[in-house]
This record gives sequence, structure tokens and C-alpha cells, in this order.
Amino acid sequence: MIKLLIKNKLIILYGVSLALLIFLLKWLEWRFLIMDHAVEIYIGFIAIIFTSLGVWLALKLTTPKVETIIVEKKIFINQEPDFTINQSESDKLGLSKRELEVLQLMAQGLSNQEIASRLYVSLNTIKTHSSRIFEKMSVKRRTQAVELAKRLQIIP
Amino acid sequence: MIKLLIKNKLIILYGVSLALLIFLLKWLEWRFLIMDHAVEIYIGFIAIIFTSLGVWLALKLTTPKVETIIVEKKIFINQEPDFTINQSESDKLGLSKRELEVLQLMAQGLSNQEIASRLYVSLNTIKTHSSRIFEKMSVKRRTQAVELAKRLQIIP
DNA sequence: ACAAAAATCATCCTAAAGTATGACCGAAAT
DNA sequence: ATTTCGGTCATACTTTAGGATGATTTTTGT
Repeated sequence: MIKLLIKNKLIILYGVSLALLIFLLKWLEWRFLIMDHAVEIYIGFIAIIFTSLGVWLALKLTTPKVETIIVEKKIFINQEPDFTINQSESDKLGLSKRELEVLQLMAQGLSNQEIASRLYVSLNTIKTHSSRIFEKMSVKRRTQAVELAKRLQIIP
Repeated sequence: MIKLLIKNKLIILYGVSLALLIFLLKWLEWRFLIMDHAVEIYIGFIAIIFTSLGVWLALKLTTPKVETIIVEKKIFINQEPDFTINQSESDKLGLSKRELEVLQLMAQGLSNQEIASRLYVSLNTIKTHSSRIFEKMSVKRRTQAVELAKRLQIIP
């Protein structure tokens, strides 16, 4: 019941306004009959009232201009499905092909011995490689090398 | 000259409209004086004219209503600045708060001694922690622990 | 209040990592 | 043809990491 009132409050308001207007006009008409010379005032009232009505109608009935705002929603992809090596950073370090190979295996958590076995070379060779890698990357430990390499996107 | 006309065309239009309106009113007044009973028609005309004026005024003088539509545009970013830990995987391993702390510092490439200094504990403590970490994660080396932790999204 | 878990530290020992240095070889550049 | 560079390997040594074990102190859950 209350909800119905609220929903149609515009219509009700409009009806009440019209009723009041008619009463006003009737009263003015009566005054007009009594005092023959109030035509200008009468017209003035009419003008004001209907101008107001026009304004009100215009405001109510115009379709609002639509403004579209595009909000950029950032979606973070936590993995790296399309990993591409950062060539420029890789070049800066000047790591050789073999050194990069060793670095990648390091990043997978392999020990020097495991890397040596996988690449069919001696442990000493891997030690030499890793030393050169650390030197070129200016780090002290393999863990730092891996961390830096991942940060620079040199390895996945 | 033409430009001036175009620039002030609204003002000119308004002036002309007003002039026409006055003429119309004068003519209606004349008619009203002649035929005493055309009051309702007269009022009707006035009403229509001024309602139109009101509408026109409202449209011209009010700032246009704007309806804002927000559209979300998805942007994919390949890194993970807003890292959220994978709680389920973290729970599975059963690492304690302190152990996770050590693991994170490990992942940053710090040595056990550096971790000990940073956490104001002894080197032996860190060794114990790291041993427990490797045990819980079923790995043999810190590099493997870091690799696994990153893969499971336990650390950034 | 009490037991369990977490955190701390120690010692002894082994394994792995890292440093320094020198050497050899082959391919590519000059 | 000679130099340069990348890759290989070795020896000797130091440092760091890791394993095993035991102990003490906090913290925490019931």
C-alpha cells in the first residue's frame, strides 16, 4: 500500500497539481468576471504557470544523455604461458649459450653434479661455468643468480 | 556579416519569436474584445504557447542530464604484483610461520648466515629451520625448495 | 595448568658450492 | 696466420650448506 504510493507518487503529484491548477483557474475566472479589467494579470498568471509546467515537463520527459566511462580492470595472470626471454637484459649480461643452459638447470634446483651429468661434462666444468655466471651477473650465490635471472625474465 | 548572423542566430530567433508572440497576443486580444466568449480558447492558446516556452527554456538553460555507464575493460598483466599465497598448498606442507619466513629469505638469495643476521638468531637456528623446511617439502637443496615454493605459489 | 608445537642453540660431521689458477682445444673473427 | 672466445677439465683450497642428534626455552591450544 505504502509502496504503491511511493511508486506512483509522480502521477499522484501531477494529479494533485492539476486539481489545484483548475481550482486556481476557476477562482481567477470568478475574479475576472467581477473585475473586468484584470486581463493582463490573469494572462500573467497563466503564462507563469504554464511556463513552469513546460519546464517541469521538459525536465521529466527528456531522455538522459548517456555517458560511457570505461574503467580499466587489471587482471593479473600469475603464470607465464607466453614467456619470452628478455633479450636486451640477457644481452647486457653477456652470458654464453652454455652458461644460459647451466643457469636454467640451476633454476630448476639441480646440483652442480646433476647438471654435469645431464650435460655429459665434468663437475669441474660446471663449477667453472657457474663461477663465470656469478661473475657476469655480479652475484655471490646460485640462489641469487636464479632470483636475478627470473626477475630479469632471462629464464621462465 | 554572415558569421555574425550565425553566431547570434539564437538571439535573433528568440527576438523574432517574441515579436511574433506579441503580434499573436494583440490579435487574440482583438478577437477577445470582438467575441466575448472565446475565453477558453484564448487560455488554451496561452497555455500551449507558454508551455512550449517553458520546455524550450528548460532544454536550453539546464545542463543536460547525464547517465553514467561504467564499463569494465579487462587488462591482462603478465606479472604478479598482487601476490596472494596459495593457502591450501601452504597448509599441505605444514610449514610454520618462522619456516616460511626463512624460506622467503632463501628465495631472495640470502645465505644462511645472512638470514641469521637478519632475523637476529644464530646460524645454527637457521640451519635447523632450513633442514626442517627441506624435510617438510621433501627436497634436498635450498634451490629446489625455492623452485617448488614458487611453483606452488607459496612465495611471490 | 599442562601438553604439544614452535623456536632457539649447540656440536660433530659430510656434502656441496664456490674461488683461484692454469691448461687444452676448436671455431670464428681479423 | 694469429688472436679471441667459448667450452672443456684439473688441482687445491675455502666457504657454505646440509644431516643427525640432543637440549632448552617460548608459545599456544585445551
